Amino acid sequence: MRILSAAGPEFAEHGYEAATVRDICTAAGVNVAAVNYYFGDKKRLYIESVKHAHEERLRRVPYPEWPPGTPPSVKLHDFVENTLERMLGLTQPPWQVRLMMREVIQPTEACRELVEGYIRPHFAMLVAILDELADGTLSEPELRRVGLSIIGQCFLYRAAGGVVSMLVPPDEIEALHSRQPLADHVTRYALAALGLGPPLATSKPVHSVKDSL
Amino acid sequence: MRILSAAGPEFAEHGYEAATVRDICTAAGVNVAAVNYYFGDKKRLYIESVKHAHEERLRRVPYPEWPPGTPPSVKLHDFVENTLERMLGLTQPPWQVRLMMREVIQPTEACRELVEGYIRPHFAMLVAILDELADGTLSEPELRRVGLSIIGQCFLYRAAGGVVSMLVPPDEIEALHSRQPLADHVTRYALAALGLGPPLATSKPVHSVKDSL
DNA sequence: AATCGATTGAAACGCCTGTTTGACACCCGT
DNA sequence: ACGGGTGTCAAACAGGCGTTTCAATCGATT
Repeated sequence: MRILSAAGPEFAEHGYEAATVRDICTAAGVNVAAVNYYFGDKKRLYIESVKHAHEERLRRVPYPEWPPGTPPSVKLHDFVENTLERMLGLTQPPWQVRLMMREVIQPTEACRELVEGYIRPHFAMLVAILDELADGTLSEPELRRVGLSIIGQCFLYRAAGGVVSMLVPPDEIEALHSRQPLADHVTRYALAALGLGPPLATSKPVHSVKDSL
Repeated sequence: MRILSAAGPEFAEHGYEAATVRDICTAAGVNVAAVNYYFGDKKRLYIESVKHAHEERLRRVPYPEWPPGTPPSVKLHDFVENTLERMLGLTQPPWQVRLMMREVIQPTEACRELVEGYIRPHFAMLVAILDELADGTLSEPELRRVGLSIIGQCFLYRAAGGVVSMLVPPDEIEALHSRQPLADHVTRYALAALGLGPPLATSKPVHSVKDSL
């Protein structure tokens, strides 16, 4: 369906309310009546666009798979790299991610389906890796908190990449927008926090902060 | 100016393009012509609204201050708590933050002023605390990366709070949306990663991940 | 070849948008 | 007392919006 392919980028760029069906139809090379003929109204077209984007994104960047026996630390690094790949986009910031980001930041009706079909499995995979890493020493809520900490770091660069670029010196920008260095940092940070890697700083430890938090 | 107070929430809720000057003027109890009389056009009103929001937010939640000699780990915890307070809003999710979030996620002309006047000083404070914590053992780029990791975690809960709520069991939601437990977790995570606090997991360490990253 | 449902097309429908207009009330200094 | 800014107002402007209409066109089936 040509309309869906044209609607995605348009909604991603301008948002639901500001995107116009006329622009979408012009981009798709069809008449304005087509969207109402095939989708009923604009809202239904939008929901289908979100689903379409998420399906296409999943097809394009599949989840990583590992042979049995792969160390969980390697899995974590691969997972983070895969997540950043999916979010940052190896080549260009793809409109599918932009569209889904809009849903995440300002949830609409399409959001629940997005969470269940796309985000929850992704997050479950991360929690499983962390559980393997911690070797059962962390509770489920703790695993989730650590998982959210990792996702949050990936999320920042995707959602607020423009501001990040303004905050750091120009020669650092590229490293903060490329997959590899970011994945290295996030993984190293997580492993160090879990006590499974060398700490980032090598000062003398202060093992009590505000009555041990 | 009553128009500015009414324009803020309206822009925050619907975004620049979807917010209407008629709704703003109705909310402000003034005539539609007032906006053009005082601000020229809609775009100028928007820019002034963003500046107004940022100024008011800074006045409402000032930066934390510490007496000399305060341990940097305490400073970090206070800073994170202050940031979450400012982002999550102690009472209600304030429209000022929503408006600024929109700017961060989809930068417009108002964004640069926002970064220089509001975000950069905030971030510089964090980097200073981290430098004190690491006792000079981390380079500037490393400090910035760690700082962004911390901000990213706070950012996730503010920008994607709705999705987070869908991801975790209902009885965990409250803890992930309240200032204290979040600040505790983010601080503990950071201190552990820096080697300045107890690691979150207590498994045997694996001090090499993919040729030491 | 004729027929009929599916699809497309240009035009029009109200409605809403940002902006402008011109008349009306107000207050204040000479 | 009285012009002259100053602020407010309803009304109207042209243009864009989502949606509808209905005739024209296509393509497969009989």
